[in-house]
Amino acid sequence: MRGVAGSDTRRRILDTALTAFGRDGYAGTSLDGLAAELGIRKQTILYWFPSKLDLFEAVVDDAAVDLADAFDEAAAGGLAGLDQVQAIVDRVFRLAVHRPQVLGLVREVTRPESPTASRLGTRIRPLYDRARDFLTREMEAGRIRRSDPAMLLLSLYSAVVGMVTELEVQRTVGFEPTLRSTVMRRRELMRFLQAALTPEPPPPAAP
Amino acid sequence: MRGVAGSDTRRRILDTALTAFGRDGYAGTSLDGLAAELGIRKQTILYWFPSKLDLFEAVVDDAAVDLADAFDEAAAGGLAGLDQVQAIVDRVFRLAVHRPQVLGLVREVTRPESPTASRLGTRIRPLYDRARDFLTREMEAGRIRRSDPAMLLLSLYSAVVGMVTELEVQRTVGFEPTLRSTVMRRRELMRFLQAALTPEPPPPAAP
DNA sequence: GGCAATGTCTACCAATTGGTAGAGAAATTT
DNA sequence: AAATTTCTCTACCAATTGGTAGACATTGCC
Repeated sequence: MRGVAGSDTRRRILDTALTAFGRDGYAGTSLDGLAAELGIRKQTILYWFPSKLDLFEAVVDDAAVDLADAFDEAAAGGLAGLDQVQAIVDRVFRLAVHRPQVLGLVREVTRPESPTASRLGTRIRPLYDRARDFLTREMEAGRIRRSDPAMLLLSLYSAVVGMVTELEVQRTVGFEPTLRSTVMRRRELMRFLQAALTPEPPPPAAP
Repeated sequence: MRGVAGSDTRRRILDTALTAFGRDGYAGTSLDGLAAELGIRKQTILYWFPSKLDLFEAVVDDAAVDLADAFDEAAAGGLAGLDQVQAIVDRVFRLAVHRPQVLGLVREVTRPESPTASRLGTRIRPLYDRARDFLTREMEAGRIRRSDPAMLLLSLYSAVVGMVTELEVQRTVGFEPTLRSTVMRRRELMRFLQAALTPEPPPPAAP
């Protein structure tokens, strides 16, 4: 069959490309390989997206929407302090479990030499700013341990991405992570965050 | 001049390749580009390392030695608990500031689809095991908050790598990070770790 | 039925990729 | 000084890369 299907082709390309870019990186992904994975020709990809870079940017934009939605949903509860942070982490964690590809792409995109330095600015930056502003406010309200918000945010981000990457690695090595292990991981992460965010701990015990 | 210099060529290739692989990834690094950066021909690289993959593995092995040295040096003090953790983080941080390339490579190597799944096993794994065993011991001794050691280690790793990546990003964007900002970042990181590792915090204050 | 728009394909192409073969200069050994 | 080893180079090569040109099939409109 030829020239048949509607433009769900575009969607399929975006989805498969998301996975491929996140898994193999921008340079490591070839249009021919991508096309083969989709059972189409490379030229069909180039019909929908004028160039490889255009495709990549479209994929990033697409994933950014997912992330923003996750944030919005978690923020809709109107929580504050540690509870809000946990709600967001929880939501991102769920996204990461259901669509780990998205986090893989984030990893690729945040590489210093990523071909999307600019896209990162316009698409991810707003999320970053929102999160940082939130932390700043909560610190001023005394609901979160006072420290450099940008730094803290980075630590949170790293912890979550690291955790999810670990799930991916597990999967790659061959263990399909069980529901139980995933739940435990999330709980550990939460405990870690709680410890790091709760204001005014006691002075460390000297041995 | 031809066929002159001793095999410091090999060293130069390793150093430049470390930077390139960490910056652009395995797929994103070409032997021709690497050679151009070094002012030599690609064939000279292939004389010292039979293939691109061989070069990559040699680079990984090389970097693993640096990391192991950093660990050893930090562990030589014979500290315990939080102090030991801080000493290690401090040492790794210093390595990261002086040779950020090493951490860039770690980032590339820990990607699930990295061409070094095996090398990761044989070279990085021992460091990972050592660190995890240490954490387990300290937890049992009650000097560190009790939790899943593997998970905690991952969080620590993520926090440090994330922090260093941030330094790299800053540098890429154009600000050369000042000594002052670097010191502050390290202090923030330490505070974060302390908060997360100190045993028995008070119950979180309910608003 | 005619016809333009849409979507997928075949056929190429120049540039780049990792890698081979082997010439030739310098240093070392004999 | 002759021979050999060490090192870097020039000259290629087949495969793959992202991308162009245009044929051709299908759909929907008239």
